[in-house]
Amino acid sequence: MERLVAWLVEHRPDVVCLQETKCVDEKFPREPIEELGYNVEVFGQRTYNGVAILSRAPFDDVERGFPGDGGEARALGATIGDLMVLNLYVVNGQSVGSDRYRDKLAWLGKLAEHVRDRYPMDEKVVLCGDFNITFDDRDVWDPDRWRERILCSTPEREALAGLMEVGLRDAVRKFTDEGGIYTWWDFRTFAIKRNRGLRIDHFLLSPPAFDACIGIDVDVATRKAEKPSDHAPVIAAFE
DNA sequence: ATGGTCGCGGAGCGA
Repeated sequence: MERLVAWLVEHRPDVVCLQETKCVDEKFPREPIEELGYNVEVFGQRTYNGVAILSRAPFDDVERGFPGDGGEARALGATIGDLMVLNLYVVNGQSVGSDRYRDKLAWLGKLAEHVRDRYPMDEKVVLCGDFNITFDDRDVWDPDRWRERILCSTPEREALAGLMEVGLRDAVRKFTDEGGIYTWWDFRTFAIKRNRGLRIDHFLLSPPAFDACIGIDVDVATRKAEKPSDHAPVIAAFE
C-alpha cells in the first residue's frame, strides 16, 4: 500500500486497474486510496486472483466476472465517463498441456464471446491487465528459449488473436513495431537485472479508443525499485 | 539444469 499510494501521488492517473489483489472485498484497504480522491471497485477472493479499479470519476455499470469464467475473480468491468473499461487477470496456465492451460484457453474463448456480446466496438473500449500471453516473438527476450512454452505457445497466441478479432487493437503497436518492450520479469532468475522480460500486460483498444490513445509506456523504474511486483505498471494516455 | 524468488498464510501452492 505504501508503494501504491506513492505511485498514485507521483503519477496522478485518472483510472488504475490492479490485478492479483489476493484479498476479499471486505479486507481491501480502500481508505488510503479513497483519501487520494479515488472511487474504488473491487472484485476479490482470498489468496488468489482479485482485480480492482480505481477511478477519479465515478463508475457506472460495474460487472464482476462474465458468463463461463469459472467463478474466479479475474474480470472487473465498468463504464467511466465515455470509456468502457474491462480489467482482466487472465489465467496463467501453469504449463502447456496442463489442466490449467486448457482452462486458460477456454476462459479466453468465453471472454471473446462476452466482449463480442457486450462491448460495442464503436464505443471507447479499453481491455487492460495481465493477459499472460505474448503476441509474438518481439515480446520475448529469448524467443528460442521460450518457444511453445507457457505465455508464448501458439494456441495461447491464437486465443489472444481470436479476442483481437472482435475488433480490438494492441495499443503499443500504434506507436512502434520494435520488439524488446517487456512488462514482466521473473523473480526467480533475477530477470530484471539482465532485462530478460516478456510483454504480457496489454491495452487492447476498440477503434475509437485506439484513435484517442496518445501514448503508452512501461514504468520499468517501478519494477526496479525496492520490493516490486514482478510486473511493471503499464501507463496509457488518452486525449 | 525443472532450479531460482516471491506473497500468502502459516505448509505448500501458484506465479
